[in-house]
Amino acid sequence: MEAVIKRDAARGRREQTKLQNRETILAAARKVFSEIGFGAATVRDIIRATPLASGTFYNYFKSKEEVYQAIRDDVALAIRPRLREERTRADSVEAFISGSFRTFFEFVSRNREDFRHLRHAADASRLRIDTPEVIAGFEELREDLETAIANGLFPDVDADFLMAAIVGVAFEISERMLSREDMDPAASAAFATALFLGGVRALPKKGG
Amino acid sequence: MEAVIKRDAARGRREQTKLQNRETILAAARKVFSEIGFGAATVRDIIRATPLASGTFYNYFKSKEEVYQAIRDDVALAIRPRLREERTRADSVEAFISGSFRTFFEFVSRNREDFRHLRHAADASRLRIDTPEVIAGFEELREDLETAIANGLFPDVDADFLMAAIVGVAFEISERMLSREDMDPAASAAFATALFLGGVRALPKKGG
DNA sequence: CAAGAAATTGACGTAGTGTCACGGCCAGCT
DNA sequence: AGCTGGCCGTGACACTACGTCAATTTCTTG
Repeated sequence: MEAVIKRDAARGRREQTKLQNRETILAAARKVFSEIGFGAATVRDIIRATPLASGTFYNYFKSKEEVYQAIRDDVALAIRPRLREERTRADSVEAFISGSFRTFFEFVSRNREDFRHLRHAADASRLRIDTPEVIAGFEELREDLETAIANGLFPDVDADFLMAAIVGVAFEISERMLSREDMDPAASAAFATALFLGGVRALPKKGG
Repeated sequence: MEAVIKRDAARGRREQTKLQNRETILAAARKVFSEIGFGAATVRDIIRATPLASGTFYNYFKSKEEVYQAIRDDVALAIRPRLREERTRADSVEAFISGSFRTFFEFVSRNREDFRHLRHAADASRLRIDTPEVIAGFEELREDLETAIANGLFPDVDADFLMAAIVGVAFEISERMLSREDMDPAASAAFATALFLGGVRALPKKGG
């Protein structure tokens, strides 16, 4: 009994430390990125914001890019299932579009820190990095659009372009929303939804 | 006479070299960025692709970011006047939207190398950097939209959001267009135009 | 042509990178 | 509990990039 418990607890010890180290590094990286920007940050900056040694960092990540990717991917993996469910449940274009935008903009406004675009150190450039999991989310949207088209929910338009348009509007309007004092996800979603509901009808059909 | 010519030619010598060095650096940077990616590139890589010394680089640019910005800004400054003219000439929503997208997508397809998104060295992330001149182009579009609204050309919608939506669709569809074998700027423009022509009518009015 | 101005050069001090031999600590067995 | 093998954290190390600056070359001007 006690032996078993002990063994489990003991086995857990190593794993636990590993998880904790990973989280420590990620937390430090978030802090450093938000304080001095992704471009200016170095692996050493991240380590220094941590009680760990430099070598330890490389047991977990290959570079600061990989750390960033882990953070961004976590965010993507958190929202993708919700978006997917919203789209799967949709029984009309209106539900599909409106549900997607509402879910997305609400998520963005609740996680504004993670979506604030990283800036380079000195200049005024805007930086956007789409990690593989984010891109996979785009592909998921395209698949769902193709399914919706096959089911006759959507007219037979170019699913790839439509996906791109939705993604572009979602990200770019998020940016503007976040820069406003009175962030209003509902109004943002209403805008984007109206645009697409009106627009989809007018889109060129592939068949014709 | 000859003195004057000599003087002019001589005075020109410095300026000429300066311009040429700048171009040499920019050309080397384009090459390096496209070969190993912006993220992996170092200032030294750029210098090595050049007959110049490392110190010379810093007479022209502060960092690789600044080089990138110069390249990107050149592109932005090349297309902005064309877009602005297209919008100023427009006497209908249709002309405004359609002219903008056609001009943009044609420009993109003629300059595909400059628009191909830079990738980080190893991972599959997509990177987009909007430099100040690019952002200024966004603001220009917003101003033109506001003017068009004031003139009754457009309905009284949120110009900031509409600008964001147009920008998002333009960039994201460009990306898809460039990834297709049979790049078709006209079809891309037709898609985006239809979306907005249909959508703008449905957009929520600010007054109401 | 002389002398000053301007720009180039590359070595230098500083700092970040990724690696690896070492050693401590946990897991599993007796 | 005690022993032992191996996992993993550690930080010094060799290497490379950074940005600067005194020396030097090249252009300009009177």
